[in-house]
Parts: sequence; structure tokens; C-alpha cells
Amino acid sequence: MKAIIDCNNFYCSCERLFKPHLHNRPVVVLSNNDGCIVSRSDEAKRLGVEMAGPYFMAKPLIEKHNISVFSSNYNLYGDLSWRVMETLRMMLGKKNVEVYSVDEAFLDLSIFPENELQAVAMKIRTTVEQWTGIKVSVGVAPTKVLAKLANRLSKKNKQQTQCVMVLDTEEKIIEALRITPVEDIWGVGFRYAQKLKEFWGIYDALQLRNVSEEFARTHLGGVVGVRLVRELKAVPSKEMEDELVSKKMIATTRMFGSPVGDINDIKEAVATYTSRAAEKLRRQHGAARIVNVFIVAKGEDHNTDYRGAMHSHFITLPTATSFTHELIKPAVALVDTLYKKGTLYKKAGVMLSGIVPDASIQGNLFVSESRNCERKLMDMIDNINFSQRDDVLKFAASGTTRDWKMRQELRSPRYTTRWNELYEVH
DNA sequence: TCTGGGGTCCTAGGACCC
DNA sequence: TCTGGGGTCCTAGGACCC
Repeated sequence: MKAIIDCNNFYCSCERLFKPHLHNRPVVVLSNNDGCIVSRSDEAKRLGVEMAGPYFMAKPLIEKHNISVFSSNYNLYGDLSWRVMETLRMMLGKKNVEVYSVDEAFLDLSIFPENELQAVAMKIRTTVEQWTGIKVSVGVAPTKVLAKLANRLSKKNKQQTQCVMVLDTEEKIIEALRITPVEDIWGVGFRYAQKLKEFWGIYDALQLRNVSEEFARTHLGGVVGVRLVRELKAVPSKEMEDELVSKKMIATTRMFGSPVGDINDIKEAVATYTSRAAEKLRRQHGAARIVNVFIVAKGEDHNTDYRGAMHSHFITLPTATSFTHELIKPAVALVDTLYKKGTLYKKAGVMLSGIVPDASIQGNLFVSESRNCERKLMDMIDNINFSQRDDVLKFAASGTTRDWKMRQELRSPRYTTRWNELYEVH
């Protein structure tokens, strides 16, 4: 049996943790640049605030109901996420926890007898809440897709379920499938849901479970669809994954706080994003050969990925590297080839690919003394920055004024990672 | 003039997730 | 005036190879 554990309204919960007066009050948290709403408390949901809706459109509603609004505070959320995951790892053992996102983790519960699962799930929920202050929901079932479904149902009626739902019999599974609309299944997005309903009259998860594998293969994305239907049938087809599996592409891209016309500002931004990407690269012990930079001018569609993005160039390095300074140099040079004077830009991004394990870099066998020093330097920088959950140490190319930085006008203090922003009790 | 079979690699595009 | 960021997987089709 597997479980998915999910922090309730995670970003909002993090904000409330240090603002007790906001308990039972409506709260929302905004995306980068204060653009969209990405987290809502239950009270805000009930007032009709839409998920992922633009902030400026929701503003009248927010002001009318006096809803508290916060910019994203990733230092805080990242730290609290880490605490939640550490709690799970301590309870269940590292190898039984697969961190799936900042606020979710899959758990392998096969070490427990089935008749104890309800109690185990409850224990997990209460322990996480007691140790971190974050409320979570737990869904338990034979497969990941069914666990997700259980998790979702556990939140529907919190009073009754206490945010825990275990689907351990065929009857419970059937009933859960029956009351779940097809669009609420993990792996069925907007497009598939529309197709399923309009063309084939499939409206709930139970109906979808009963389609043939051929149908799933043809209409739901090939083997992806086949796996999905099998999971609904309680046949495990998405196994627990090793978190150490390396990413094949690492990207850091951001909108600017306001449009930028100065090439030096763009270079600073690109250097900053490159540093972040390099940090992620080193965390997975990787090294990259391909550096891709793109910039998007004001008025252009920024919802394109790196393939379609305007003004994108890449460079292939002679050898793969994970050293920030060796990646910044070519990245900044690419800005020169992309930039057009007199144009205002609203977004830039850096992508690293051609990633190999850094132990296998060609020529790495006989590394010189100086490269070892550089490696130690990178480790030191990473350790210090990690301890702050922020880049307190940075390369000069990243600039110091950062006029291009994103808007975060409503950010709360970084309570858990900065001494001078510590929560005060009077 | 006829023109097989088996394979790899790359790109584009479409879907999905939080 | 203002709509985020960072990924994943799969398929199809074309180029190219022996």
C-alpha cells in the first residue's frame, strides 16, 4: 500500500503559522511578481477566490472581504517543507519517502500490516502537525493514483475523515471512484477530461476504470493512459521513484519586476539565474555542457517554453562543468548576441542541459589542484546559501542593486532562516 | 531499372503535474 | 497596467546509417 501526504493550503498555512491572528481568517498567497493567486485558505476558497486567477482581477473581491494577501516567501516555505519531509523521513525511513513536490510526498507503507494503516496514517498526520505546525492530509490505497484520489476525498469532509482516508477494500475503492469526476483524477487534465465527457460520455473515475487498455492507449496518450487505467484498477503501474534520479534539464527563468532596457541589467539577471541553475546542478552531482539563454521582449508572448521562446541561443561547452563562474561567462556572452538596443524586455531565462554525472566528466580523472580548490569553494558557497535558504553569497556579475528583481511587495519576514527576522514574542 | 530491413538520433508537438 | 515557474513523459516523423 502507498500513501500520499499533502500539506493543506501549504503556502497559506506557512503564513499563518507565524500570524496566529489569521487563523480562521481568509488568506491568499501570490505567485512570483505578485501575478496570480497560487494558494488560498479554506475561507478564501469559500468566498469565491479562484485558483491561479490574476491578482488584479481578484482584487475587488479581496478588498471587499478584507482577505489577507502575501507575496511568495520561498525562504519560509522551503524551510517548512524541509521540516515536514524530515519528519516523514524520521518516522518511516528515508527510502520509504518520495518527495513529490514542495508540499507533497508519496510514502511506501508496505512495511505495515493492512489492518494498522488507518492508525499509521493518523499517527503520521498528528505527528507532522505537532512537530511542524503544518496540517496535512493523508490518502492511502494500493496505487499512487488511488492514493491521490483518497487524499482528495479526505479533504472533502474534514470533520468526518480527520483528513485521513484509507481505501483498503474493493467496496471502498469502487465507491471512491464512483464519486470522483473524471477531471479530478491525477493524470487527467483539462483536454482529456473534455474529450472523455464529450465524445465518450465518461464522467467519473469508475467509468474510466472500465475502459479497455486499447482505448486508453489510443485516446489518453499511449502508455501513459494505459498505466493510468491500470492504477485505477488497483494494479500498481507507477512505482516509488528514486529521488536521486538526475534531472535532464535545469531551468531558471523569471519575469522582471518591470520591463528592462539596459543590457547590463539583463546580464546581471542572467548571471543570477545561472548561479541558481548551477546550484541545482551541483545538488544532483551533475555537470552540464549546454547553456541556453533566452530573453523575451515586452509585448511578446512569454508563455512559450525554451524551444519557442523569442531570442534564444545556446552554446555547447568543450567539457561539462558545474562551476558557477564557468557557466556565467558563456551565459552572459549569449546576452550580447540576443540583445537589441532600444528594446524593453520583460523576462529572461537560463537552461542547462547535456547533463552528465560530474564524476564522469572527461578529464576529471587527473584533476588539477586548482580545480579541487574551486570545487571546495563551490561547496562552501552552497552550504552557506543553503543554511540561509537564500543566496547570501553571490558572484559580482549578479550585481548588487538588482533593479530588475521581481515584485514582492507583500512578503512576510523570513522567520525561520534570518536572525534579524525572527518571530518576536512580547 | 530495380530498391530491403533494421536501426539510431533528433526535433516538434502534445499532454500532464504542482 | 497588472496573468508564475519548473519540470516530466510520450509519439510521430524525418534524416541518416549500414
